[in-house]
Amino acid sequence: MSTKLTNSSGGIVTQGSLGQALMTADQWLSSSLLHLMRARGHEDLTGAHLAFLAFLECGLTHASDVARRMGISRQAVYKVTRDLERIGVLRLEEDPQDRRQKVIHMTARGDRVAQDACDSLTEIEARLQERIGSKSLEQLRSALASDWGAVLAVVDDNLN
Amino acid sequence: MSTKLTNSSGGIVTQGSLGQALMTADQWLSSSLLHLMRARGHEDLTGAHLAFLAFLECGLTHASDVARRMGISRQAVYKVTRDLERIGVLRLEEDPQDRRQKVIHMTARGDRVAQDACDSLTEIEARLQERIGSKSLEQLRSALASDWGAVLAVVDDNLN
DNA sequence: TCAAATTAGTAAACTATGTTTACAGAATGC
DNA sequence: GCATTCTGTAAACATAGTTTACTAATTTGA
Repeated sequence: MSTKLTNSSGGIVTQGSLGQALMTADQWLSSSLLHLMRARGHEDLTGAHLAFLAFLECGLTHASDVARRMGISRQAVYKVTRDLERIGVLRLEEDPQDRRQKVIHMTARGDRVAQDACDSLTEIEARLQERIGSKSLEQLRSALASDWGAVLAVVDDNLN
Repeated sequence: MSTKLTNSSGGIVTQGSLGQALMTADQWLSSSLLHLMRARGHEDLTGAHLAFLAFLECGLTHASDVARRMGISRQAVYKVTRDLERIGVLRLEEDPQDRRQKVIHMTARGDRVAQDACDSLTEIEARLQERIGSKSLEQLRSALASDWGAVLAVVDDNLN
């Protein structure tokens, strides 16, 4: 594999390694989480399931809220919701406050999934720290603590 | 939309906002780039095309190298390569050194695409800096400068 | 040196994950 | 009250990737 980094035509990476690195980092974290969850017996969970659950654990209880936070359609979120209901991770109940909506509740298995995901992420971050160092990890964490929701909203307004 | 962040069952986000934030940041950057490129007239380019081109601009000239760097199958990369050849962004030539391989060359349009992508990323990073501040942007850049390729390799060895 | 193993490209079937379009019922804003 | 906007739902479609399978070229090693 070539490791040459110079570039004859002044290309994307010259200033763009940010996007490339974000993509690689995201992919690394997602696939590591999936592998560790499968090793813990959750072989029926997919990447989309885990991404959804991460946003659920923000305290969101309605599918449409999750969809907005994730920046994808509520139809896509609802496919995942139905999946997770079918394999017994969550349960949908009528919302007495708003009869259009359904409230998402975790089942007993759902709580185990959340705990295992939490443990897996701890393991992943430890491994990441070994590789990139605690300083880089802390910088990454603090830089990413920004309000990306607001950034996304601006994109939607100005670029779409 | 709820903004509650506490979590009754000690869920994923407690330590896991890293993954969630990485996902959101990556998504934000990718979709912004796609929108800006389309605004510049490249309406036939997809997200997969741009991701591929970003890795190409590292100096890689062979599809299989790109596949390894991206962490996806060479079949997936080859679909993108054929696409980009068809719409006149690049050109494949026989490699005299190794007759199994083909060397990827940029066309005139390919060079324009690379330049427009470069300009778009400059614009995106400026907008990002307005939102998260120059300090966070620099932290992000330096933390992500780590050797993710090596991190990925470790994952493949230990988790697969 | 020559057979075995590996690697590049190719192709097709399949899978995962999302969008778009469309609709009905419930809630909201004048 | 009535138009608008939201909810969930469903189906058709798009996109991006994997898996399996094959041929040809190169590399490895006994």
